[in-house]
Amino acid sequence: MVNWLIFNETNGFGKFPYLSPMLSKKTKYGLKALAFLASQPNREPVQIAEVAKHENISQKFLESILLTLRRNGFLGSKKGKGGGYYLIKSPEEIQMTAVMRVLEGPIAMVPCVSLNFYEKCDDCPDETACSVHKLMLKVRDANLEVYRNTTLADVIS
Amino acid sequence: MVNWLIFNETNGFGKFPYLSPMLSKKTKYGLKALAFLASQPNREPVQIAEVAKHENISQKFLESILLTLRRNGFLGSKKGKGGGYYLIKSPEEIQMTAVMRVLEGPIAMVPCVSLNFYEKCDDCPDETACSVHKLMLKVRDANLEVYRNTTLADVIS
DNA sequence: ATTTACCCTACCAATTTAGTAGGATTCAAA
DNA sequence: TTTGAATCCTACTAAATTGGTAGGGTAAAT
Repeated sequence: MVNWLIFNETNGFGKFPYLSPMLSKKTKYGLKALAFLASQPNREPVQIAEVAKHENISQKFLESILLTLRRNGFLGSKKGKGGGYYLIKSPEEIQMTAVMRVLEGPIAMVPCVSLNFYEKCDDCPDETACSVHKLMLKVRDANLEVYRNTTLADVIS
Repeated sequence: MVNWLIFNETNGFGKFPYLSPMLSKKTKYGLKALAFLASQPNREPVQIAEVAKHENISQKFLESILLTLRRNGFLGSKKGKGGGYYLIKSPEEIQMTAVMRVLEGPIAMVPCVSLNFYEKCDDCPDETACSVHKLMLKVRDANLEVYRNTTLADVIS
């Protein structure tokens, strides 16, 4: 009942569900690709096309994602026939913090609680008195806890 | 050094920081407004203009946010001279889960782990084997834990 | 030399965000 | 009962982001 009300309310912002803090497809696909490469029996190069097909991802889009992952030290690549992408590190060594930061951006939901990309809010005179700051600090810590204690090895089946 | 690399990489998606999971201004402002109203000595109506000025928020934008909060049972309002908005419940009774769901949307970052707005991913044949699902389930639980155990009273100074 | 497959840039449609504009409605006080 | 104060409500919009696509260039294996 309450859900119905929330779902159907007209609030001047359009229909409700799934506004802001959604995981991007980029991150989703990137993580799936990493998991797929990690679950390969050997570390032979796997072609983009194969990953794309197996995970139902647009090949061209995946291409740019894998490129990002290679540039950031997660993957190696080999060109030409028999080429493809392969994991550089072992899945146990790949923390979700690193994956999320590279694909999705900072863990924090507001810059004023970001560890690596701190920025002061220009509208907020006193951070220590800010309710948003207080709440988002807790959220950041909770998320960091999860991402730090989860490796690629933990999310493959 | 690593940050510099991440920050300045050109990855086909533009400059890096602050992509997706940012808190919207809507939620930020809404929470600040709630906190301001909660910190009033009495429960007399406070005008939009006063809230907007005190919290450095565009008045017109705040107007639509307060309207949403009223429609969802957080605030009462009074029209005409001496009118304004006021908290309906005590700050201790207002859970952050409720605030976030109304202002920001579902807590979960993907529909397939959402409690109230579950949806199956069309690209994912088996949820239990999905790495994204596994990770996002943990994240959802961690966030829920924070939001459930934090009330409006906890975030006012 | 040719085929394979990654590398790289540029472009684009749809959606969302963070508002603004302008008035309608309601209420209290003069 | 008029006037002004304040919320209520609809519609519009510029800028940014997302999730791609198009079209080649480059390196490596056969």
